[in-house]
Amino acid sequence: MSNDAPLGGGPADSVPTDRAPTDRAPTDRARAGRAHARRAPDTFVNGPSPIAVTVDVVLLTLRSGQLCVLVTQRDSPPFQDGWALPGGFVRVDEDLDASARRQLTEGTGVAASGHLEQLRTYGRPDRDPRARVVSVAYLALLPNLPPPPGTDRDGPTARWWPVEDLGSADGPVLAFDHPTIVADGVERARSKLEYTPLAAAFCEEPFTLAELRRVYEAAWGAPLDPPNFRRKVLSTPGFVVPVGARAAPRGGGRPAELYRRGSATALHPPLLRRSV
Amino acid sequence: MSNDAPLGGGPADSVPTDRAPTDRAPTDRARAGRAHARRAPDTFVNGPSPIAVTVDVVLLTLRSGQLCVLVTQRDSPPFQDGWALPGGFVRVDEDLDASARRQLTEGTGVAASGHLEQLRTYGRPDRDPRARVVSVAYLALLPNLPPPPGTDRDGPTARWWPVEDLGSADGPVLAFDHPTIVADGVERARSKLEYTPLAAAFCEEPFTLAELRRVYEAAWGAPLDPPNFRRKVLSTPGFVVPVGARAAPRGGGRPAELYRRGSATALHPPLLRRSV
DNA sequence: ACAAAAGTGTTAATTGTACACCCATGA
DNA sequence: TCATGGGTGTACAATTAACACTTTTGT
Repeated sequence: MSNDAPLGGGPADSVPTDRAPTDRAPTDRARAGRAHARRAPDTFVNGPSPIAVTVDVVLLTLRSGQLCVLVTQRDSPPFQDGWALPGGFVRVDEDLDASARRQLTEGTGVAASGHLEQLRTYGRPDRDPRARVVSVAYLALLPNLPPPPGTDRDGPTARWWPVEDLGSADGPVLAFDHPTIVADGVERARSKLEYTPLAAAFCEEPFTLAELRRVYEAAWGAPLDPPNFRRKVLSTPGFVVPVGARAAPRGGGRPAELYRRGSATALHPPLLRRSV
Repeated sequence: MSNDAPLGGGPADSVPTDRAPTDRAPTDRARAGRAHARRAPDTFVNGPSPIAVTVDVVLLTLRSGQLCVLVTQRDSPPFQDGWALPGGFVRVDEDLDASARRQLTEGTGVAASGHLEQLRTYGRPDRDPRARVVSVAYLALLPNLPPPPGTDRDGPTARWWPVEDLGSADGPVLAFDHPTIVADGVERARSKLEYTPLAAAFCEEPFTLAELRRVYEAAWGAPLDPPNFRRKVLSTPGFVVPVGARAAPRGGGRPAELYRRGSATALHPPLLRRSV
């Protein structure tokens, strides 16, 4: 550290002490308002501006063949009764990745395991009507979770929503710029299936190749040829490794071989969806 | 964010007023220190923490067949006399993208035209020894600029540095976590060449296919077969559009046809580098 | 005429696609 | 033994890669 740039003079107790972003606490009263009144004048041109930093998480999973996103219900304005991504303020000594895992665990009870990657940062000045908030969005991928998280709490309700329903009339009303964030997250997941072994993050280990294939089919909305898919996956070193056992047969059909995630981080060549 | 939660009541002037991580302004005086003294205790658990938000820009261009990054010299600690990416604080009413363009123009005199995209956000708590600073990094691509920007100023000096030299002993000492940011930016550029028409962002319009090909060769460090490259580019709709003229012949060889950037945003199928 | 760079043609190898067919299990 | 899904084989199409060859310029 150094003296170069003197940190501001304000004492610690003069900084904002307001409530969390994922405020669903009953004490959440509206003190917010007047965000613009707090916005910095030109005196901040050469120094830091009062901008809050939050993390929002797009958690995707596969539920009965559908790609679903986890959202929590809001209980206060703005967007009261609407749905929002799990998220909240970043603590001053907390790494961004760690904050994302914490938001998931604290806000929804979802285990913080599984794939987590930074998605993108959203910072339009008007994205939150109350204040200037910059949000670092994360993308999390998990296998289907036995209990739909959060539904048994009396606090804010969490639920899975199929991503297909997001634009439609019977879909949820997403708060803030969360429609954009979710859309970006879904598109990131879809395209990363092409050139990374990420599809396995949706599968509980050990998994069959059919389960892995259904991830692609759900994400891309198109069927894949099972024989060709099998060859493709097995010919990519480190995509999956055989576990040496077979799945328990269920309801007819030959039992499938079991695999777990391999060590590969990229697919060469990629497994391209036939789009354009 | 997005999540609700009234932002705290702290007055604007109580937030940090420290300098940016990339601070190189002459008015950069030392007013303080003790960053940790301001770090939030548990009282901030549910509210916004005093975190500064900055933007750093990885500006890449092609100079005499080498991929180069723009860096500016620091004139104060930490990392005094080291090199840093152009960047600075985000203003409270300023969009992140707009801030990135401003940092480029103000800090280095580089025209804010050309390709600009968000790269990733860096927020390790210890990335700046003076205070908690979260930096949204951007990636900018420009054609070779006639004047090496910033070399004639008496303020901080800016210069291009070949990305090949970055790890070596005769390369620059990059401040903060800027080595990581530059590496991520270069890798992003290299991989986006594969599946987007982004290479054209490095070319002054109108350009020849040979110039476009040299972008790939410089970025990937391997020669490409000119006939096959030509067919590939021309068979991708919207990658480039012919201008209907020929370049002025220079020093032997048939004059090349001229093209400009097309409207395509993706390459189907991609133009893969033969790696692995 | 020669060198150099642009551009065209052709072929072999590789990869992707479609689909017929066999295997193992439950009913 | 039939239905169902897993797994293998194979032929054809599409794409890529390698390189010979022609065109157009400067010297």
